[in-house]
Amino acid sequence: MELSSYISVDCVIFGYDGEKLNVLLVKRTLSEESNHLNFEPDWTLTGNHVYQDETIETAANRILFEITGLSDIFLEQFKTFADPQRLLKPKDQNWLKSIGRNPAIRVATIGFFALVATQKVALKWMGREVKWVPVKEVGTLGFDHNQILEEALIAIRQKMKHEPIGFELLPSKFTLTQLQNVYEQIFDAELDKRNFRRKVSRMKYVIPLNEKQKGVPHKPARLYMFSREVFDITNQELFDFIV
Amino acid sequence: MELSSYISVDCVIFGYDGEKLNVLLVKRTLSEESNHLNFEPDWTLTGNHVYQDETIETAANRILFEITGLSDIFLEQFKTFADPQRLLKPKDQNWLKSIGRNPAIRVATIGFFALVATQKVALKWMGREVKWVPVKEVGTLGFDHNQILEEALIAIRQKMKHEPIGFELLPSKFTLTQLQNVYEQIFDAELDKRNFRRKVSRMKYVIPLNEKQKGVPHKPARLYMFSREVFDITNQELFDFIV
DNA sequence: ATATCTTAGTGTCAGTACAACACTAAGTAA
DNA sequence: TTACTTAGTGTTGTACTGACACTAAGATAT
Repeated sequence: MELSSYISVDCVIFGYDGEKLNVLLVKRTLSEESNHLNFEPDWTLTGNHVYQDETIETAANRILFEITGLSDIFLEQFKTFADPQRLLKPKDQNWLKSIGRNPAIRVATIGFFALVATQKVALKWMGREVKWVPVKEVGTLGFDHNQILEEALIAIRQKMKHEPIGFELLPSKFTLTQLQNVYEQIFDAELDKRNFRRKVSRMKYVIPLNEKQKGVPHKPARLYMFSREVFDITNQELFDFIV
Repeated sequence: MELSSYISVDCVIFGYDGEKLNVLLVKRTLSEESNHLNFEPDWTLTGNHVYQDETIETAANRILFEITGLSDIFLEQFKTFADPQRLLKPKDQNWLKSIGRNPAIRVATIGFFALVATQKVALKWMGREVKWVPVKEVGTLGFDHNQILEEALIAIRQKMKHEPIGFELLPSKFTLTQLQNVYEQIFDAELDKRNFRRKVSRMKYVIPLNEKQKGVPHKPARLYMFSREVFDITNQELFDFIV
């Protein structure tokens, strides 16, 4: 009657390539011997089971480390997906069988989103091909991963309204145009340049450097950095609400 | 190596008694025959295991229905707690044994918060005593439930900034003073009466009725209602952010 | 060297929301 | 009739917002 099940984590890994917001996907194919099933390869988010003695955060960080080689990545749990139907589509069942899992066992997965400032990732992860895809161009994913991605986007937008996390997608020195573009991509909205800069200039933790962009074929922009210290000191919790 | 575990839900049920924000707790005692362990009774949140074929939302709603008799309660998942250590305190282990569970099995629990507009709840749930406790007066709870409660409060405050959920704690007709008090309790802040009322008056979905409070020994206040319909139509997504 | 191209960077004005603040009005109870 | 309690209201100064267009700086091409 009560539920014994597997627990997994799925990481929705976001990156920014200077132009668009991307999400990291891994290819899903059948192993050679199972391929009589005529399985059309597709893509999924990066997920894995949680080991017996590790926390879910550790499991998520493990995935991130394996793919990026980095271990201090911004990472946050956003929602858990545990519908008993979530892995029952025939294609998903076939794939689970092919990798030797019992496809009848329910799997609850905890969704995490991660923001990474690098584009450099492993070419393969667990033997599976890895690629960045612009969020707006993601097609049909395996399992319930389209739903998980949608929820991750909602969570990240929500988070972004209250926490200075846009910087997590940028190198430590960045231009205001880059920063603005990150916000535009994530909120899927155009922002006014002057108003944006005025707003940023009030936030003392975005600090101008005496340094300029190099190697651009036009007027080079000033570089800025984000100071977590200054943020922690000066930030007085934007307190507004609707009723 | 991989984790086979139980999945449970814990509901942080909030209520408002006209004065304070309360949370519903259930008493934890040992059954007669186990009581040689000298177990000091304490309190926990309302939680239960998820059945094999039900969704976690169904499991959470089941708890709410059993306790309140209501089935359309505001309910939302906020965080999952799956630390392998979370149930390993001796007291928790003893209790788990006493009710016949294998205390070595890891339990991941999905935290939900619920807002109920009634104070009327079952006196007992699953044979356990039930009571409302003001959130600020909650002592040490069983398991990791203090942590879960803390996170629930953070989540509800966050949610409240963007969604009109204060009404879920009030009867369908309410006064502005009651509404203001709900916000003050949850945000743990004092609000200016005139400024609050000006703000509410801009929100067209808080609708004044031609009806007044009855039975109060002072000037009776006008009653208002919340219209979800009007909210859905008029609400243009308060869009502000920090960088 | 000059012209062209591209992005960087800046200020004003009108409108809206905010915080801070104190008194009168309406009903009940004694 | 008086006392008590909570309801209900308006103004002013300040801060932020959205809308909006031009000059500056550097690289490249001729």
